[in-house]
Amino acid sequence: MTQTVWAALADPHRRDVLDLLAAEELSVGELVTRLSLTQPQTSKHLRVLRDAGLVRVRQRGQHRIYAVEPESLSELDSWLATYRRLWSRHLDRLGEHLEQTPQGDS
Amino acid sequence: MTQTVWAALADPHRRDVLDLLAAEELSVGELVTRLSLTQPQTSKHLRVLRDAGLVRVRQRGQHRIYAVEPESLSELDSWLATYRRLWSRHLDRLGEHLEQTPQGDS
DNA sequence: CCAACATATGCCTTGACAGGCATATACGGT
DNA sequence: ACCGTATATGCCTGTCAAGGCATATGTTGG
Repeated sequence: MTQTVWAALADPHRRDVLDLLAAEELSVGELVTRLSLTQPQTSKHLRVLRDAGLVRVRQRGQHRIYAVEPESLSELDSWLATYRRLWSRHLDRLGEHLEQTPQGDS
Repeated sequence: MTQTVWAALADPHRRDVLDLLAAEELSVGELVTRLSLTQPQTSKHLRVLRDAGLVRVRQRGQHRIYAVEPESLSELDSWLATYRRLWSRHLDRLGEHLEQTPQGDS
């Protein structure tokens, strides 16, 4: 399950796809153009991303419009939380914690 | 490179290693015990994590103590920032006051 | 130096995955 | 229904990484 998300993100091309979709919804053809990937390549990457729940698709005319499914990344975010505490603690010691912390500091 | 970090994190065993090290520094032998991996397996995973800058090692007697290097994950965190904005915006549309409620039971 | 322990590495096999190419399927217009 | 466009999938191949096993390297103490 979660493994699917990690595996999907392991591929640079798929992260490129996500990054484009984060800005705007795009059809497969538009993705192909912007990424200079082949069309089958793109479709396959989209398949993986879809199976991982990272993108969703809808039909518009004869195009399939892909959009990012950002909540699927929240689990990655919560996994990171542990480490974020660690490195921000480290930054604290350097007195460089510029951003305000939502929760009170440790 | 960033790719190294993503590739390193793609493996479940390596994430397990990191999760253990996030709690406390451990020697290789202790990792082997807790993860029920073989020793060479563990050493190889540690090698990958080290090359990715995710852990650091120091010698203590005849043991090698591994510790997590949390700042290496900050780039992953900043990558996530884009998507975090997206999904929190989505949550906003569902009613942002829900997260202020202690128990948002269904 | 030798012994015993702890850890790293080399070799090999196997399985997973990406890319290329051909082709199948779906949709819209006529 | 036919055609062109858009997208998906199947097959094949090369590559790469993980696991198993044996062994090398490094460390401590005698």
